[in-house]
Amino acid sequence: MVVHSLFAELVMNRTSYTTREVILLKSSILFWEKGYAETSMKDIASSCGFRPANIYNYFCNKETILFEILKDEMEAILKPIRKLKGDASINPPDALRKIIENHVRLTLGVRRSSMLLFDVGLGYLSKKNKKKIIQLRDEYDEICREILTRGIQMGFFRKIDVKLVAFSVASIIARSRMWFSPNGKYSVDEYIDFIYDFITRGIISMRR
Amino acid sequence: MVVHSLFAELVMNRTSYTTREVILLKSSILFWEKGYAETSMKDIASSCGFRPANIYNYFCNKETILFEILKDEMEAILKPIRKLKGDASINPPDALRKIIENHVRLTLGVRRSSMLLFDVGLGYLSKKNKKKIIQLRDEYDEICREILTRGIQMGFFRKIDVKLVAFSVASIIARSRMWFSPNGKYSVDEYIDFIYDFITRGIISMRR
DNA sequence: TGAAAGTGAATGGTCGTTCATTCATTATTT
DNA sequence: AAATAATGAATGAACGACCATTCACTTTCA
Repeated sequence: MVVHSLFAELVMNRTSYTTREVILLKSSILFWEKGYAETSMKDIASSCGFRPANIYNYFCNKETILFEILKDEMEAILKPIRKLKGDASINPPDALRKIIENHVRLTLGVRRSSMLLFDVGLGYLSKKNKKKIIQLRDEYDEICREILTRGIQMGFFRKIDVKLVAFSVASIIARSRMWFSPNGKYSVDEYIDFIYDFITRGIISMRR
Repeated sequence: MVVHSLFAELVMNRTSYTTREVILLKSSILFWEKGYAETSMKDIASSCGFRPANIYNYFCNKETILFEILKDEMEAILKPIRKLKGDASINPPDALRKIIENHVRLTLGVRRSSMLLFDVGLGYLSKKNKKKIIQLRDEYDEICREILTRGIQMGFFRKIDVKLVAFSVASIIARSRMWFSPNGKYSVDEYIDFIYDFITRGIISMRR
């Protein structure tokens, strides 16, 4: 079962939510669909079934809601791959595949239309909050780089700039939110296969 | 000489601009730096050296400015590669490299910070204008697909979904706007080399 | 003189946020 | 058990700020 990253551990086996959780859940949907600036407190409130003023009983301002969403989402992406770092018992290619699989599943698992909240949303955060999110993103990059570097040392991967590779992979996945359709030609699993294949083998033919 | 895509043919050998052109130029910079919604008519006007009301002597509204910018930018990306389509005299790998080179140069040529105007901006356009921009984007995709398909037929590339490849390549390039620094480790030329290499050969080593 | 360029003031709207207040529920005290 | 106090949830009204846009006007300049 695939669930929206933000509340992965929360959604399971739950039938009721606190108001705070409802606000986060609804805001997350709206932010992803319409964008942060284009979502008003009125939008959030009415999608929760009450008036804007009530939101301030649970969050001190709009930015805090965005921050909580981005933080939770980033944590959800990070959590399952933290253990991969420095684990010599796992093959770098397998580890890379796990990272891709996890990221794609969380990105496309529950469909939200086309907004790049994660790229754009950082701009609306305070310096302090922005720093915290970027720290998490850096940790993600670090894990990717470690896997890639080890893969090069072990001869699985050729010598290539691991930082650029990590950026490129993340870009492909992040932006697939914009066009991927669960009813389209490919399933999420097939898309994971494509990405891993594309990244590892490239597009060139060996038959010449 | 590398110039900002939007006014590629305009900036060359010009010392004076019409007010209309100044507005487009300044707006483009602001939109890329701060985002469309976050840029006010006051911002645009004061960066042009006059008052907001005067803008309406040249453009009927804010959206039209955005539309003109996106259209010009897309045209600039498209123009140099239109001739590649259906040209049997050029090798598909060379054609692909030309597409990448052109796109990267226009994307990173004149540095604008971190906003993904092109992805996000579509949401602010009217249906009619949105359709026009998407038509241009589709033409770009079509050219990429044609090159890739021909490359497969000729045995240069292995059998792979050309649509997904085109999306992936565009994603890598578009998102490099967010992190690429002209003062950083790599020059634009080196970055073009990396992308072409990464896309064609992948990361896997042949030595195992 | 007349068109083009530019302006200040005003309009109607939306936004995030604050605040005093209501109401039902829960906890505490008598 | 009854009376009282405290609390959390929710509200309507209002605030100040900013927004895109309009319009009647002055200025500029050919």
